[in-house]
Amino acid sequence: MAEKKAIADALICTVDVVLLTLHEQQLQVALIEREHAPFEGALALPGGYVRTAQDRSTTEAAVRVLREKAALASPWLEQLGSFSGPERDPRGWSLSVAYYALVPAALLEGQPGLQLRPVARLPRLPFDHRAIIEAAVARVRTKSQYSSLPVHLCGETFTLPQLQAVYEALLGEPINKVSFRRKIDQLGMVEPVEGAQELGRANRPAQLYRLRRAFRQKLSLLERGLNARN
Amino acid sequence: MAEKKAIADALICTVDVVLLTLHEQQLQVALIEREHAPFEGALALPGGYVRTAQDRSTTEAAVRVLREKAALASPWLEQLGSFSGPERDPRGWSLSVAYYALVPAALLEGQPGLQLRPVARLPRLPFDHRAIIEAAVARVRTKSQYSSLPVHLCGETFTLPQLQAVYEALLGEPINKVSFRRKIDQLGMVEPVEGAQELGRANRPAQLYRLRRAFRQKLSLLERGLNARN
DNA sequence: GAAATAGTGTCTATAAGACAGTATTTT
DNA sequence: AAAATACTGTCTTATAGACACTATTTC
Repeated sequence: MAEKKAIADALICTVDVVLLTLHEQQLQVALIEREHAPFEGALALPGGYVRTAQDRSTTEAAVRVLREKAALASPWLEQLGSFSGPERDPRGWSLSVAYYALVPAALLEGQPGLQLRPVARLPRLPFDHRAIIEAAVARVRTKSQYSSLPVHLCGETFTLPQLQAVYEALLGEPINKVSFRRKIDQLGMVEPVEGAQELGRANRPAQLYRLRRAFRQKLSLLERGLNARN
Repeated sequence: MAEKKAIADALICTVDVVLLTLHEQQLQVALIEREHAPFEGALALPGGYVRTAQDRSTTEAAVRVLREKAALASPWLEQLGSFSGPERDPRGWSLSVAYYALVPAALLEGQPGLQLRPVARLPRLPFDHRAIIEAAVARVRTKSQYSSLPVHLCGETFTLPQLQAVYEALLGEPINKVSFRRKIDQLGMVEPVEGAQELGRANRPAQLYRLRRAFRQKLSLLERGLNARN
């Protein structure tokens, strides 16, 4: 017993990253033109082979992909799940571990290789990239209902009205202002930047906030969720 | 450009299933003795190689593992995530796609190969199986707060007091009976079995319920969660 | 000071939880 | 009829949402 049979079937193993941002009040996904076959030249998710000599996990492979293809250092990054099968890649039976990343739109500007597309109107995509993006969007929307996840779409500092607009764009419906502020307060994820306000507009300036250190790497969760509606 | 380099690094690709059930009011995981090296004879999660000739996805591989190793046909099964790295398996860089399954305890009885262990007191386990189980348990507990997931730990029919006890065992705290029934009503996942009651005990018999057809394959979700406490 | 939006106080509506009552079985 | 637990009605408390008022800026 325990003979050494064929140790494992050959199988293509990749990572793909659904890089999401908020641009023009819409959730958008960053796509790049593929440099190699198959589907050379087509718009697709940034991705690549897992390199066992280099990557100490698929998460590290995803971090590497983001660094190499989108020049991003440490955005919010979480595993979404695996997508596998004999048909999804013309090269053969393949498995892709998909991740999603959230970044402020400003970090993607001036990167000619990256093309933003609204997730509500996706172009034709190779492999099962459409299904992967849709799964990522569903995950992000669900998590936005009861967590601090959306702050990772904001920049270093932001106002509460801006943060509320981000939540509203993700949830697709208006949120009651008073309730929203009570929830943000409960989440305890942000702190005011003392003396910093967003000036320059013809109205009362808004207080600037930033994400607390403790929430850079982890999420804050609500027991009851943000019950949208106004 | 697009030269055919080494198409992909060799890499061990497996699936592991965290098979959970409720036994003696405790969440327990089913482990089996490994038949082959490495860790031959040790208790571990049921798992196996992804067989590209046979399995049309990693989900199908997990279904096959459950059938072959636990004689289970179609329990609740969901992907948990992937676990990967050079160190987790002594054979080399490996990736395991982990799944979790929920079954009524009755389906596991009389299977000498399966050993139940409370997730609160796990034995020493090979690979990163402890971390995988802990991730599965965390996922199941979180989902139990706002979904119909726990019904899959009940048998074909069950009473509301039984279902409440399942939720309480998972959440680890008592739930208000009136609120619980209101929530179950909102979820709309169960229907009474006409004329069927659980008799035989020295008290008023409880109405038997069953999961509605529409919820066999999908979950019902609450907007506000089951806010435990009594 | 008019316009515009930020931020807050407070009332109302809805949902959760406590409690106690009635219901129905076995012994 | 006593014991036990199922089920339900209803009051109380907590949370969410509506609304309006004050605050602070630019023009």
